[in-house]
Amino acid sequence: MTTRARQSVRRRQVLSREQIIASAIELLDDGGEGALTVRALTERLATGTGAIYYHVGTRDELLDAATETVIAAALAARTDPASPAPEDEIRATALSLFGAIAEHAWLATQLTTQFARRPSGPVTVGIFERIGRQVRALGVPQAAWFSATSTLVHYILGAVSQHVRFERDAHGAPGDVGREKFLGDVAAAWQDLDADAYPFVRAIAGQMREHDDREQFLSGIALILDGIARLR
Amino acid sequence: MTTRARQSVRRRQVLSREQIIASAIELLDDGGEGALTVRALTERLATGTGAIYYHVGTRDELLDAATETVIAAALAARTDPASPAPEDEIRATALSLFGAIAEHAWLATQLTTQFARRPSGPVTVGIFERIGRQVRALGVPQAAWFSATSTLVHYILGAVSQHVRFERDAHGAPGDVGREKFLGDVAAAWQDLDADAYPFVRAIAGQMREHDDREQFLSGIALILDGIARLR
DNA sequence: ACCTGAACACCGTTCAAGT
DNA sequence: ACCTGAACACCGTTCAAGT
Repeated sequence: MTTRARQSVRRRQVLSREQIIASAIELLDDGGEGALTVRALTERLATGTGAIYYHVGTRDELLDAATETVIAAALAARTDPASPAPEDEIRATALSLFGAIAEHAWLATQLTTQFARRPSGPVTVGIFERIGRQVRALGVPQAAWFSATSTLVHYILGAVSQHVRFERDAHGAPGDVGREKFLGDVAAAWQDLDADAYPFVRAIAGQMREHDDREQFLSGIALILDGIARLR
Repeated sequence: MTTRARQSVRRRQVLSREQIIASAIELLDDGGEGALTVRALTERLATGTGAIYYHVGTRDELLDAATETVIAAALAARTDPASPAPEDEIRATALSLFGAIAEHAWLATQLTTQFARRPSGPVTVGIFERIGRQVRALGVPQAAWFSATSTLVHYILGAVSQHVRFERDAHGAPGDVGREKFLGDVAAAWQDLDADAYPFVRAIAGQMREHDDREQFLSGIALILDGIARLR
């Protein structure tokens, strides 16, 4: 009887923090940051606005929680049992983050915000820890740990954010036509720039159209790893 | 008489696009992106909401225009008559952008957005052109122009964005006390992390507290330039 | 403890109307 | 051409009230 009473009390809680965050991520994925409104969320969850504030707090806190959830999942996916070379581990972590931002375009802006606003939060600290351990494993002298790790992390976040747009346009279009069209349009716009003012951008318009996102991302990482190797 | 008539007609235009953008930048500097509301702007300019839309368009377009104005000024400041070494020019451009984001913290998020949303806009193209010319001058083979330039640009934007928070806290506090306190708080939080889960972050907490933003920013650039030098 | 939903103080944007 | 400002359709957040 006590059990029954407890159950009926428990059954009243139909919402959980996790459920709310999951629905928020769906809204963000579908329509970007603007699509996450408290009202859209309550409608999807068939509840009232107060329930959101009871379980997670303000909209900003919900945005933080969504970011933490997605990044934690992306980092957790990289727990290789065999211990690979540090360079491979860095590349793999970078590609995990690359993939996460490609799937969740809203992360690009949100990560910038989190790094600035919450430097001791789980997102900032989680990414630093993962990359930093590999920097240490590379044999970088301790005095350069912070600097070398920061450089890698900054590059990864910056690079990955710009590639989002390309990835986004690739989605929803059959056979990558959307992506090709988008890159073609950008390349054409670059080609049409004033020849005196923008000779360099005009010169690389072709490379920009033909480039492979992941390949170029990895070549940037390779370049930085080369620089780090010289610190040893 | 015709002059007088013309003058009276002209005098009716009391607002200009430039004026609106300048006021918008002031609001953004004072209170961040949230402080730029159409109503706050019309109040400061003693006008109606319609006037904003007549001269510049929507709030998003105003945000774009503000970003373009600040970045154009930052890039224009770097027109050295003597032609310095490419490495120096890259460092100088990077520091110009560093300074611009330090003064206008809202740029951090806004630049990410612009690069993704308007890859052929003046901001994206202007930064690429400035950095790219120096990459070319470094003797990098043409096949690597786009890749090397992208790596530098991504690092600069990523790194500069994270340092904003530190710079911001330095402002308004006498004798840099705010910045030191902020860094001390972050370092303390890093130090308090779980020893098993975050050994690396705990190990670099001290370096993080002592680090000099500009120095570290430049050492990241030096690291990438080292990597680029090996492409030659 | 958990949730509802009306109410409040804001938003961005439009557009008929004025000069 | 340039500008006004009421009106509209939204926001995020709070909080008394319910169970």
